[in-house]
Amino acid sequence: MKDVADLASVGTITVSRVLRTPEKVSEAKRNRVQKAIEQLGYVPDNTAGALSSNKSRVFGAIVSTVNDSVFAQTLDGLSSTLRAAGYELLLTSTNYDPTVEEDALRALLARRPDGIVLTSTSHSSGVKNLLKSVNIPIVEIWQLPSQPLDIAVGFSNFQAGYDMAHHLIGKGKKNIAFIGGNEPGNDRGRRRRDGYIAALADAKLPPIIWPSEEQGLASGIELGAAVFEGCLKLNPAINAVMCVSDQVAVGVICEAKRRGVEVPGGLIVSGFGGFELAMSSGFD
Amino acid sequence: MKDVADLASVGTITVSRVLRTPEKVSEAKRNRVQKAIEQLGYVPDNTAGALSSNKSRVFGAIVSTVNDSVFAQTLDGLSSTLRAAGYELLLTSTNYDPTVEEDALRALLARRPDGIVLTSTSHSSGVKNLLKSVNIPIVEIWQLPSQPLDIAVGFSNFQAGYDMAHHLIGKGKKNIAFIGGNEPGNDRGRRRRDGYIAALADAKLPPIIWPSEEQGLASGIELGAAVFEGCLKLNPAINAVMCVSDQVAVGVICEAKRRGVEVPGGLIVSGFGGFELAMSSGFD
DNA sequence: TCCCTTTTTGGTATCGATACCACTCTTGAT
DNA sequence: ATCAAGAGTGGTATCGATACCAAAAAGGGA
Repeated sequence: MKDVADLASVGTITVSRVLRTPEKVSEAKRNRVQKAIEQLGYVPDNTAGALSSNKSRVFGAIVSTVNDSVFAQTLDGLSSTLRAAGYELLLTSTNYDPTVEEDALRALLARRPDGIVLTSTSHSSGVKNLLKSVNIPIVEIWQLPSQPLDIAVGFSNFQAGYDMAHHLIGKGKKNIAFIGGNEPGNDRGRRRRDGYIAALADAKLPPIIWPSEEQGLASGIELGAAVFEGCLKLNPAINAVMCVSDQVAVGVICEAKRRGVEVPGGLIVSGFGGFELAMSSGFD
Repeated sequence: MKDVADLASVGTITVSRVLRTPEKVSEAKRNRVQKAIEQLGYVPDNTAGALSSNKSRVFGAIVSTVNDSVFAQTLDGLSSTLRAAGYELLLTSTNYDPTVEEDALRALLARRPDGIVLTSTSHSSGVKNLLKSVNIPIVEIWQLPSQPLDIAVGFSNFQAGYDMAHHLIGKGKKNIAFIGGNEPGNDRGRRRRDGYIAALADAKLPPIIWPSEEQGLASGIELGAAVFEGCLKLNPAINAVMCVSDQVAVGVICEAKRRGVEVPGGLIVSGFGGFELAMSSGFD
């Protein structure tokens, strides 16, 4: 920065102003400085700026997984929007392991972010204390927490599950099964299932839930196929299936087709997530 | 840090050493310092550390999109591995817009990362110059570039396309179509298609490629269905389809099933990406 | 016991930017 | 012509850690 200032015959502070608040510098000096910057290939050092200004221009994000269509789309959007505003995104993935969250948060806070985005809403007390002790915006997204820490953007998974079940009941379906929602660390799926249970209770219908302890299955799709089979054992007259996610729904649809069941003629299948596959024709 | 040092009756430098190189501090002082850290809830400031040590302990990543299963898995893994080693991941998504890359890189370099991960391999000259001027590891992943900038981890997409086509030819298939690979900014798909073309040329077979200018289609799945239809017009005897991605492959399989074509009995379909859906039973 | 090597510890300068304050130079009103 | 208000500019201290060097303490052999 000193080199640039010398070359442009200005003070270092003026160079700083050209980069941060160009409108406060006279046009003549601004042009001189900008030419010097290009000529020297100067790239400012934001770590130093962060230290002196106490503003890092960095946002931290802790997500359970990047490998989930809804989160991925959110991250793509976050990254673009933040960069346009001069911010960067510091990403941490917990891989659905809640014990990692506190460590990850501590590491994140050491970077002094100007804000934090979280996708999980059940936090350990250590995490809550850390978040309370820092004085920056905390944004919880996707799952609307009952007691937001600060800012919350999202929707109620419980309500989503309730509304979907209610909708199916309104369509005259009486044997509605729910598949998934037991994944450890993923409370959003559980909430959707709770909504489903509540809606069926309100309509005085029995829920159909096969104890899905098939934790060995790698993918949601396989889980869908396996658990759907279990549900049929509980009640062969099932005519609607709500799935915790679109992946699981695909598994159910495949299994149904294999058994010669028409979808959605003989069986209505719903998923969750707006996954590309689910929105495509062929899986109505 | 000064507070911690005072409380533990040591110098600030000793506190720093407890955090970075604990083995170089006597056990007594180490314990005193650690107790003081907990008592005060001290969270170190890595931005300051980065400034003085010239090591940011941050890695930058520029990806074309997060919303792609292979990239997402890579990011999940990167994030976990880096955090375990005391590093953080600074993520930038270009959304497949190559013009964004230089700006994104400049912003990234302003954070003085200790290394950079790139998923694209065709870079503008501005990008190349920037990368050359910094003295940190550059890692190009997924697509093996012909002229690596520094470190490259991945495989040849051309070879992958070639090998897959070669494999199908060996199985006696003579009418092999290729779908996709025209997406702007995604040169990996194009390379796979080039490999396919080369393999067919070596076997003296004509390639079947429908001009896939259906850019209006939102998703790969829809593209697969639409373009597959076009390919059938070119050659109704198609008995194998190579798809640029698993998403596209799903579209083709759906369209084939709708037309009553058995998969893989009457038609072999291949995808790319190891996408969960593709690996699940039901789409062999 | 003394001297030498090795380990442990602390003081001070420094990294590169911005905050804060003080100063100069316009500009326009009186 | 004089003064006040405001824009533009620069000097210096500072942010919070680590590098570097020097000094103190701890062992180890003669």
